[in-house]
Amino acid sequence: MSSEALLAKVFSDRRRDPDGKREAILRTSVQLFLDDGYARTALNDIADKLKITKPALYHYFRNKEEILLECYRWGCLLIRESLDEISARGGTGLDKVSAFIRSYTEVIAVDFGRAVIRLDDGELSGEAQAEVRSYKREIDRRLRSFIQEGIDDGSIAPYDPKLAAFAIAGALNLISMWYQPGGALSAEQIAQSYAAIFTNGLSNRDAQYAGRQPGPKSGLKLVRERAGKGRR
Amino acid sequence: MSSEALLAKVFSDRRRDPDGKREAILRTSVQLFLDDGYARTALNDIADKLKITKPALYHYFRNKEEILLECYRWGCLLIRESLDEISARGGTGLDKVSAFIRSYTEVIAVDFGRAVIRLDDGELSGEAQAEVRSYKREIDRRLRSFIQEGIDDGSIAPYDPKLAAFAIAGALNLISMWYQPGGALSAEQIAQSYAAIFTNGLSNRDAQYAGRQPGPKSGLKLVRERAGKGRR
Amino acid sequence: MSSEALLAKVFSDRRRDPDGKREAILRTSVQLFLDDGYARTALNDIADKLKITKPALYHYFRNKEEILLECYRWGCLLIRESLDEISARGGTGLDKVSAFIRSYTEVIAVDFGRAVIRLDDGELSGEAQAEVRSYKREIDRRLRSFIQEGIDDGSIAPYDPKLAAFAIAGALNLISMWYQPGGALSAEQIAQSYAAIFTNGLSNRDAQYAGRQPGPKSGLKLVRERAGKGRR
Amino acid sequence: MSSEALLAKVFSDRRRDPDGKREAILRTSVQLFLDDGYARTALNDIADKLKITKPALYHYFRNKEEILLECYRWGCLLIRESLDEISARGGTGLDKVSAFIRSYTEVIAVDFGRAVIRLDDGELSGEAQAEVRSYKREIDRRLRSFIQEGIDDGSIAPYDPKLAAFAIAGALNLISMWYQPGGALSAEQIAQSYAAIFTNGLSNRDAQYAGRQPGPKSGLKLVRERAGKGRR
DNA sequence: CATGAATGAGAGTTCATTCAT
DNA sequence: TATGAATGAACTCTCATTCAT
Repeated sequence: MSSEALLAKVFSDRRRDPDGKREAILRTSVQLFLDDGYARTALNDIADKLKITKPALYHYFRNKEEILLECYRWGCLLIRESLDEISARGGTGLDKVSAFIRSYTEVIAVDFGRAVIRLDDGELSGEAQAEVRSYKREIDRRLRSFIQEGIDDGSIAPYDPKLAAFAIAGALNLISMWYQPGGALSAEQIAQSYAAIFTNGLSNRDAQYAGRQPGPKSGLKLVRERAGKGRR
Repeated sequence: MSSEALLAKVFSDRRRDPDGKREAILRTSVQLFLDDGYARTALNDIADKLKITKPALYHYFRNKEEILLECYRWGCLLIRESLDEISARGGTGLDKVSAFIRSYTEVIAVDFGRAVIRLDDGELSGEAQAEVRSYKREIDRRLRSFIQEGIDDGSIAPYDPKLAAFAIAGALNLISMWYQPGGALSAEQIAQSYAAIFTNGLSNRDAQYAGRQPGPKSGLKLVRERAGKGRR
Repeated sequence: MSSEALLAKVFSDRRRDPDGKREAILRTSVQLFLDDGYARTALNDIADKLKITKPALYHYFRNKEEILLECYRWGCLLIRESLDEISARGGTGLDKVSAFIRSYTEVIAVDFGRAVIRLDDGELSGEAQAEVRSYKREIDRRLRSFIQEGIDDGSIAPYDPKLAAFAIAGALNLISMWYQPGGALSAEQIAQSYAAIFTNGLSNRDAQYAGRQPGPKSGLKLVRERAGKGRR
Repeated sequence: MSSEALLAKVFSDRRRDPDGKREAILRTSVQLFLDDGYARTALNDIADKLKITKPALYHYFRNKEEILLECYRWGCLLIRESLDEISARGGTGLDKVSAFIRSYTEVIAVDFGRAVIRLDDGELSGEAQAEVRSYKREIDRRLRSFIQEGIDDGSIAPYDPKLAAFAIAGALNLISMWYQPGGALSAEQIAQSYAAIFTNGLSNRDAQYAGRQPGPKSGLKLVRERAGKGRR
């Protein structure tokens, strides 16, 4: 089955799951997986939280691994949708990278998105692991392609796209470790700051040339203006 | 002789070098923990690799958790030593952040260093977890203090130090996921690129103002020159 | 059908009678605990005897300690019921002590009763031990109160109630070591003799005063008559 | 080897143990066995307390069981010596029973004596268990013979000697459970009270006939006077 | 459908005992 | 003699999975 077909399955399953029980299991599972880790979450924990019995889970999923796999699929679908949207929207490579950062923070605000990043796909074995890793590779590949576009259109300095992509992805991943929906910083605020850091760098160049100290929150907008200018 | 065989060899002599044996256990354990995860690594796996029996491990460690904890301690010590050195060396805040990036990539090149980042401290319970988390917090705190120094001395733009530190740490952490000693990219190369990305940002500003396209590898040096100038 | 087979039989039906199964586990366990000691009884021994598997035990009890604790609870309940009955029945303190001796021998004839006395509550840890010891203290306290009543109403000579209670309890406890249901002596016979020994003492006083030699079995009745007289 | 020869071995071993190390091991072991139980006492506990290593124990004893066995032998020897003395001293059967009670409380004041009573000989297997049980049977036999003597000479009422012996032994055994050398009650005090209880019984006969209320502590003396009288 | 019950496989841990120096 | 090291066997307990109602 192709990668797209597999992800589409999430929706077809939803159609076959009018009660939403399957979905409820996934939502509960992903919460527990994120809180306690996949290995330390017993099926009983999931069943208890849902007030059903353990074997009932086996009516909706073949085994524990499938639950995890479906969580991954769901999360990867979210990310892919973001990427599609960014690709469709256009702009310079740097614009797309900025958009990527923003939408990634939004994805991370959803349990399934956070799961893709935080959960250890080493728990999956064989085929399932390969599937998830292919999703992840695809995400990485598309981020790199944004960077490459930026290098090509002159909006991004000619770094090694692989390393640049890792830097961005890594920075975003760490968010998933401490981000709590409803915490001190909103996803939007985080996205703003990250976009500024990655576009402008830490170095206080503005101060050197102009004595200005732009607040970090204005960083993203600034870059966009400049980038826009640069292309005219 | 393979690395495994070398580690196992120390156990062939019954009496000699108990510290070496303890270390061999740790080295073997951390490898397995990194490869398979802590939970999926059975004590028997460790023992088998060392060609000893499972209970023999209990001569050197009280339980499995202590093995993990010692791995963390070792790795955290490495990191702390790096931080001490950076603090001692002086320079602007931006210099220190650059130095942090470089030494972190070196730390990550060591199994114990990588373990600090990749292993899930949720496996530890109670006291041990608290200990490890306090180490991690200290590392974070010191990175933030470098950033704050840079903001104060004008070498770093006034970002939120917390978010900037997360961005850097996260980017570096992701390295630990795919970095393989002896792989295509050396720790030094990675450090160079990361330092450039974080100091200059992705935005191709040089092109805008001067038409120059500095290679990413010269980025760090460039920044230092500039930063040096800025302070005169 | 043997007793063992009877206990195992309840597990042959998969669904029915969960309480019966729990009870069967307790009955089998207490037998083994009494025969081999708690520590030397493996859960596998219990499971084997019931023709189930070891983990099945964990459907009914949280752990091995809980099995032991429930045995204690059952036995202590038996004893407490006896004590309640004796208290309700009334009579002199000496009457109550005699009744205590009699009912204790009956309690000891039941496995759970014997367990309270013979099993080492040092195997229990913390809370469970405290619980059992509080039961035992209560039993001791009530026996002492019977003795004190007897001293107050003149039916019992003014011994130290603590020591007298220990003497009686100890004598009865030893029975639990060698008593086998269906052995040479019935619980009733033992009770009669013990009651006589403790009420009249070993000293052959009757011979001194009257030359009579009452058989030990009439001892208890004799005392009651006398005690009755004494109170008129 | 005969029972006597085995017990004599204790002394011959002492001769071969000029440092007293063997004896020190036994003294430490018996303490731990009494405190924690045989099964819960690890050889390491014994070794640690003696500040020697575990294998060193194997220079003095073949295995853990032998340590326990030697503790039993030592304690049984103490009891046997008491019994020999009582037999030699003469007197009525009741005198001997009284003396037995007294010397038993003294034996119990010694760790090895307490061990005979409290430790579970079920821990011993096969031959060793048989040996210890033969000692115990001998003690029981000799106590019964005192009672039988008393019945024959008219000093003791004609109870079943077996049951009477159990009553006495059981009462004394319970002492070993709570007796602490240096506690509130001295061995002598306990012996006095027990002798009174068993000779006179609980029943307040004196009050019935004479209105006197002899204190329990005078009981023993009283009996002896009477018994003395009875024989003239 | 849903479930209470049961299981097989495997985990970490303990410990008496022995090996090898 | 004495010991640090090592082991084998056994234990309790967990858990994903399946049976049978």
